[in-house]
Amino acid sequence: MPRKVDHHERRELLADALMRLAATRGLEGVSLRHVAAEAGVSTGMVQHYFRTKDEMMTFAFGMVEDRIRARSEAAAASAAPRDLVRGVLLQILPLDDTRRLEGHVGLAFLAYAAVKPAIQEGVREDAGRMRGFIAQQLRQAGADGVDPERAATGLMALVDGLGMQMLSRQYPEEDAVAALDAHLDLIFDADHGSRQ
Amino acid sequence: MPRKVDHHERRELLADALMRLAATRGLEGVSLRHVAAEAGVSTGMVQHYFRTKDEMMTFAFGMVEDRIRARSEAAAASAAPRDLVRGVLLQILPLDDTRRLEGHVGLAFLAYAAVKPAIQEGVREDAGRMRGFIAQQLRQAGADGVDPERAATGLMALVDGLGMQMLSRQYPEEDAVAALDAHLDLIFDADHGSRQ
DNA sequence: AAGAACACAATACAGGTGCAATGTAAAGTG
DNA sequence: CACTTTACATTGCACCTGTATTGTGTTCTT
Repeated sequence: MPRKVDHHERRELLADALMRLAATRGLEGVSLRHVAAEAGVSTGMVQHYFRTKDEMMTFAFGMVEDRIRARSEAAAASAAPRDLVRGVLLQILPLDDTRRLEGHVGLAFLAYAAVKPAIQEGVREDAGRMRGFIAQQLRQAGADGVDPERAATGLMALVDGLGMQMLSRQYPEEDAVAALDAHLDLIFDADHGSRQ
Repeated sequence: MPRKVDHHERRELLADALMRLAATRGLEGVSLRHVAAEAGVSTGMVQHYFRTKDEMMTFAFGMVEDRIRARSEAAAASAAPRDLVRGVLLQILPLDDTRRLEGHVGLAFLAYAAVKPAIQEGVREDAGRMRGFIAQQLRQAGADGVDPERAATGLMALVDGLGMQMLSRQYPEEDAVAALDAHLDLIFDADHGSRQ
C-alpha cells in the first residue's frame, strides 16, 4: 500500500467544511464543489473520500451526533442526578459557537431526514438511546410524581425545541436555560402533596 | 382591467402544491418547474404570480403560519384556560395529515430561515405573539408556582420539539400528547407548598 | 527494478436550476 | 371600434449540479 493517510481524519476535515457551509448558507449551499472550496481541496478529493453526496451528508450528521454524545458522556461525570441530566441536556443547546454550528447542521439534517426514511432510523435510534439514559437517571433520582419515560420524552422535546428556537434567534440564551431550569424544577419537585 | 382572477386564491393553489412537494421530497425538491407540474400549470404561470422563488417560499410559509393561527383562534373558544392552552398547542402538533404536511413545511422552512436573517424576523414576530397569548392565559389561570412568561416559552419549545420528533417518527402520536399533558399537569398543579 | 496500490487532480457530461424575454389570447375600458 | 391591461405559455440562456472517466504522480511491496 502506498502513502499512508488517515481516512477518518480526512473525512472529518471535509465534514467540518460542510458544517461551516450548512451553518452559513444552509443545506442547499452544500455541494461537492463548495465543500471542496471551503476545505481548500479539489472536488476530486471530495469524491475520493465520499463516493456519493448522500454518503458525505450522512457522515457529517453522524459526526455531529458523535460529538454531542462525547460531550454528554463527559458531562455525565457529575454526581447529582439533576445536575447530570441538566449537564447532558445543555450539550444539545446551542450555547456557544461550536454548538451553534452543530445545531444548524442538526436542524438542516433533520429536515433533510424528514423525507428520507432510510436515514430516519439512525436518528430515531440515537435519540432513543439518549431518552433511555435520561429516563434511567430520573428513575434513580426518584422523582416521585412523574413517569420517567414520559418526563424524559418531554425533556428531550423541550431541549430540541429550545435549541431550534434559539437558532431562529427568538430569544436570548439565558431565557432558554431558564426555561430548562424551570422545567427541571417542576420535575424534581413534583412531590404533589407527598409533604404533609 | 381584463380577466378578473383572485390573485390570493391562485397563490394559495400554488403554495398548496409547494407544500405537497416539500412534505414528500423535501425543500430541495421544490423548484419552479416542480411546483408548476404538481399544480398542473405552466412554469410561466408560477413566475407570473411569484416574481422570485424566495417570494414563493415566503408566501407558502406565511400561509402555514396563518392556518395554524386560524385553527388556534378557533380552538380558543374553550372556556377553561387549561383546555384552551392545550387546544391551541395541539394545533401545532402534526396529529393528522393536514398538520403533518404543515409540519414538514414548517420544519423545512425553519431550517431555511435559520440562515436567512431577513426571514427570521417574521418567524420571531409570529412566535412571540403566540407566546404572549399563552403567557396571558397562564396568568389568568393563576398557576401560582410558575412564571407565566417562562412557562409559555417552555410550552412552545416543548410542542415544537415534540412536533419535530414526530416528523422523524420517533414515537407514536399518543406519546407526544401524553408528554404535553404531563407537562400541563406540572404547570397547573405547581402549587409548591401553597397548600398549608 | 517492476509493478501494483493508492491519493488525488482535471475534465467532460447530461441534466436541472432560476430567471428573462417574448408571444398570444382574452377581457376590460374609452 | 381601437387600445390597453392582464393572464398566462413558450422558449432560451447562463449557470450549477452530481457523477463518471481518465490521467498523474507517489509510495509500498516484491
